Amino acid sequence: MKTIVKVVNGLESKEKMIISEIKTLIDSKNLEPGEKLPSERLLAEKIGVTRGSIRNAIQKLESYGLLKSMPQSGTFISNLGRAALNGMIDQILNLPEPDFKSLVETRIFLEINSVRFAAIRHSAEDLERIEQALEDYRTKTLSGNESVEEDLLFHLAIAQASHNPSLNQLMLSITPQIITDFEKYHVCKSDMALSAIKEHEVIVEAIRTRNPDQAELMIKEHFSVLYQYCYKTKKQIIKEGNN
Amino acid sequence: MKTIVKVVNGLESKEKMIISEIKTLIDSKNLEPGEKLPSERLLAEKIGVTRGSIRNAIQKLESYGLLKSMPQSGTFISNLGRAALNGMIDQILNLPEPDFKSLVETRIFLEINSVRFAAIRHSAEDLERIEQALEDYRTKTLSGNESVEEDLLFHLAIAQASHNPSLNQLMLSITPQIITDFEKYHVCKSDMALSAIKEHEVIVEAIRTRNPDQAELMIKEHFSVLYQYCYKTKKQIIKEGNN
DNA sequence: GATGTAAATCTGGTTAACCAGTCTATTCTA
DNA sequence: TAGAATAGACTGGTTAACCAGATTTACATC
Repeated sequence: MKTIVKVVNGLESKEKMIISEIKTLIDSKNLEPGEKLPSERLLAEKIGVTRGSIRNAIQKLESYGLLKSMPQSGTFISNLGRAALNGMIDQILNLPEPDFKSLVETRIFLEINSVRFAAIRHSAEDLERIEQALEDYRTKTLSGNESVEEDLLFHLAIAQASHNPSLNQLMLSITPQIITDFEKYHVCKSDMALSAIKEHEVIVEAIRTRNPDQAELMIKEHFSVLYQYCYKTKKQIIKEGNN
Repeated sequence: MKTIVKVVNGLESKEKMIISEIKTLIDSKNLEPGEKLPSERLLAEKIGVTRGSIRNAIQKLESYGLLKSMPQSGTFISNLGRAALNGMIDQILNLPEPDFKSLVETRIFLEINSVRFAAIRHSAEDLERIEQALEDYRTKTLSGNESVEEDLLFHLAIAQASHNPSLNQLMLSITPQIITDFEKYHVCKSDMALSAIKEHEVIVEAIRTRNPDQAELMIKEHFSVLYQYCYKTKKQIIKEGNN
């Protein structure tokens, strides 16, 4: 027999259920910030699932900073109070699956900030890496090959030059997913590759001259197709939001 | 005997080593996108660690969309080519630990976009939630209590109203960590709570009247203290970046 | 030789026993 | 009675055996 498990925003339904149970348990026991959660074994028994499932759920909540497991001691509730905890868990459980459009939209403003910070803060070494990435992209494109990878690496080099590790990490998590979806959605036409070289060049120039405003403008230009792609659907979302 | 394991940006040194080994293995075997990785058991033996460690490393790479494990079948390399794969793994391994300032800086532009989208797209239900969050914050503050939690929930309500699940998720991951660090760094003075109510009110007003520009202005105003906090250090980073 | 089939092997995922510290309750001592 | 010592239960983490399904292999059949 084959059991199909639905996976939404990285949470399968079982995990959701467990997280929800943990939440009600924290509520019913009036556990305060810093207090200890019941042991994994106890939770497993009480909720009626295996200990492994409990561990997964705890790990998920830990990744949001809501819990903290201490080896050989216990799992503790973070400093956030119960109100924040409840609110956050509710939002996590109800978070819709990130769709392609929201990813693209998010990527755009991440890129904008990325390139701005890069223009302001890049080191000589950063610039060298960016120019190398541009060169790789150029040669690959001019030789008529696919250059999606080199494009990705170019943008990631800029993110690295932003000297904002947090932003850099967000770019690293979001961009690859978009890239792999690109072909599927046919957003990018192949004849755009040549003009994209020029666009990349002016972006690098803006970074080199430490002109964040110009850099922002050029990256917006570079993403104009994606931008329109978002905007087209934005109206629709507005309409939906109005009812 | 107690072995201390250094943890940097969520990757302990052992995990880093394993990821690095996997990378060189993919390189040396000339594995193409879509091809299958050697089995976990084989990797474990070859690298000389336990299978559990291998699983952790794979899971990490999976979270970045570089690998994809299929039950009872194998772990596959994503559609990204080897160049992108190598570049991304390098960046992941060298990613500096996100410091408080970079988190704050990132939060600010996440909030800016969040409030802009909320102003454009919020539903009646969203607005209701935001106003409720504001009310909770007001009563808690006016009664002289700590209201950090209610502040957090207010901002998360706005993120939810942005109707961008991707952005919403980033906000959920980044904000709590900042909140818990707040007291440590003494960024927020307690006498600001009262004026913060007013600031929250004008933000809500801008959202209600669907004025994204005004909303952005008001949220910037709201974060001006944090903004200065960032700016003060930005100069320093620029200087560092110039050498 | 091509093809369908069954058995053996190999896969990632799961489970339960085990481990090394931590915490607690009891006992022993001054 | 107060405090230190200790034994035992309890903690999250780790390991190795196990599972069910996928995949490959070998073989019988035509």
